[in-house]
Amino acid sequence: MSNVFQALSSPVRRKILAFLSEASLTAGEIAGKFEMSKPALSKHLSILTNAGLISSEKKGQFVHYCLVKENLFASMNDFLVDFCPEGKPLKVESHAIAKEQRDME
Amino acid sequence: MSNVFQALSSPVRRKILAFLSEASLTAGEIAGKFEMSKPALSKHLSILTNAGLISSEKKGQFVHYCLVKENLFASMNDFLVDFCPEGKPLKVESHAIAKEQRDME
DNA sequence: TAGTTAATTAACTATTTAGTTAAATATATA
DNA sequence: TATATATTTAACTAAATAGTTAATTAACTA
Repeated sequence: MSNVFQALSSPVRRKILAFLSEASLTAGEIAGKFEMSKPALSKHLSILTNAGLISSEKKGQFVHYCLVKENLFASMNDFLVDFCPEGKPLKVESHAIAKEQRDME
Repeated sequence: MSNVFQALSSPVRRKILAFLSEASLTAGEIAGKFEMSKPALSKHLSILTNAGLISSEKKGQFVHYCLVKENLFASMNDFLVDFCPEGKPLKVESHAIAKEQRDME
């Protein structure tokens, strides 16, 4: 859990996740989207991997990275659930989480 | 947004939020729950305040802090929504975010 | 085999973060 | 008024973070 929020605290890493939510990419392709060295990106990728938010597969000389969406959602859920009072579960749709929550008060 | 995840990246600060989700507390009461100096706690409180996750009100010599639950949920929602494909909105209940998301794949 | 490309690891540096103690501020009370 | 209490701010230090370049590893290709 701590790993996950630590991983999400970086704008660069959140941007990596956003890219991967659209398509799987190789390490080099990801690095190409940032103005930063490949080793720096590689470190970000390893932090996201340790948090369980992405996974990788080596194909030849390339390493393909993809988002592990279920872990992202499971982590956020595990965290948010503690803020939902008993008998008043989250019951939301799409963009509406915040609004519904506001209406609960 | 970056403020929020930065704020949430600390276990101490997440614990503060958890305490405040049960009841509003003064700065001193919060500090009493941690083995850490009051100035250290004060800094954590100001980080959470800047992120919009808590608010405070001075009553006499005490400062009462409370959770701003709607901002917590709104922030999480704004983030997660980008990972929900169009036409496949989040539609979840209570502990089920992760599971529902898994079933979508 | 030699050379090239993709990616990671190692070694290092600058900056940020998280804590400390001491000082300051503001309110309450004897 | 003087003193005590609650909280924050200031000044500082140790540790963690995020980046750099150079070196290494692994796989492809001429």
